[in-house]
Amino acid sequence: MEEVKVSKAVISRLPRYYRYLEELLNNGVERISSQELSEMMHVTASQIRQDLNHFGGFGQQGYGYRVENLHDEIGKILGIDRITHLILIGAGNLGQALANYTNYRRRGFCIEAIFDKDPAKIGTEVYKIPVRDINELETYIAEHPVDIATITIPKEQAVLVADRLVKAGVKAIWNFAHTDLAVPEDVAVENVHLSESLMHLSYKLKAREEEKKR
Amino acid sequence: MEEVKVSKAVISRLPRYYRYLEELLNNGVERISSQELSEMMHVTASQIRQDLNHFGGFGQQGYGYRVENLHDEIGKILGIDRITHLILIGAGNLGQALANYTNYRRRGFCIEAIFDKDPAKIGTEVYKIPVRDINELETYIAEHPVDIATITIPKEQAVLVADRLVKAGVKAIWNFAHTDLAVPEDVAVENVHLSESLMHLSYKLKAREEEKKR
DNA sequence: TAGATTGTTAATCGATTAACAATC
DNA sequence: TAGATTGTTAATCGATTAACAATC
Repeated sequence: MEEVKVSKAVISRLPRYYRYLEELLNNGVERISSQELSEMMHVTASQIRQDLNHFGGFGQQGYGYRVENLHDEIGKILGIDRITHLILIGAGNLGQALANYTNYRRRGFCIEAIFDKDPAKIGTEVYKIPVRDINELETYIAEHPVDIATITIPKEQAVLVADRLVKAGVKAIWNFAHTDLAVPEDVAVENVHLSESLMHLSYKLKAREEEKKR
Repeated sequence: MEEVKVSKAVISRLPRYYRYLEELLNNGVERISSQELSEMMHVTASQIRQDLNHFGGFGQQGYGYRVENLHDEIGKILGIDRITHLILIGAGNLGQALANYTNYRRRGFCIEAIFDKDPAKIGTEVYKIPVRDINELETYIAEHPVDIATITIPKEQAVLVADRLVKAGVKAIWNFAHTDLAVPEDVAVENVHLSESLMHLSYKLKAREEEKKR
């Protein structure tokens, strides 16, 4: 039972903690102190303890944290202790890249259908996942569990499909289209704006060049 | 000539401003006030003005901002007013998806080579871009301008390739591997951790479900 | 028990918002 | 000129860091 309000900044750090704990777990490390973890991750030990305590005391004074326990607890907080059903909208390069991401499954993410409007693709399979007609979207959602819909189609169509997804009752959208989606409050959207990410990198590169000149 | 220190938070918002200004430009809008933009973008007008003034006064009292001018100025700040040479490491699904991103070119990003270790891929082309042997990486970099290297290979190899890139003099890495890269201070890294993004979405979905129960 | 390290409070730092004088 | 809207300062808010008592 977590606290009422946890800040966005804290949440955004949880997946990274999870990644490092998974690594430690794979390396057979049993316990870790906030100090050790802080050195690995290049964040302050204080922040780690503060972050984790938003969700309860996972550690033990004088000992530190049990890696497996902390890993599992963060997994629970992130909701990856259960099966999450995904569908992909768009069987293009990016959609295919995501379909092939076998690691997801390990964390409970199962991609169960891909939708496209291209007749040449409909009826084929991408990494064993059937490509369906986008017209069947609503029927499919009515008949199958869908937790997350991933959008990898151009922005104009993305906006229309997002509306259809919302109407069909989907509550989470992973959006790769280069646009913001307007959805009701009870629908979660996570944007992956690759072109913005690249521009950000361009800025950093330029800033470092200018630094050097001085 | 911008100010010495601009906060990370401000920088991370610039690409989104750029996207909205591009949209306005395409729609033939000539001027915009911080108030109007704030309503479109769902941020405060105060924040917009504060953000922009880190880089100089682009507006005009009583009038607002000229869309084209502001668009171009932000483009300059982001370093997309010039040609940026990219190479891709990894010709897998994700690498191909990025290679096919024609929109980049419009913003000065040119993908000029792809590297892979798979003999079946070496010598072929992906969207007109030649796939080269990863062994030729250093030779290629010595002979061609490379501003940004994109990494879309598994993490173990990614760490090794990143070291090679740094040694070869590359100053910016767009990293899609599921790991953090250790690089010198003068090398810029932008991470796109898709699995972390998906976990974040999983959290939001779960949080909304719990909200509803109450 | 003594030592180590957490959980948590208090202090600092930074970022956002509000307000308004400057000015086009 | 009068109205509008910026640029900028001050006030608020939130997040990070430091410190240390609690406790394993």
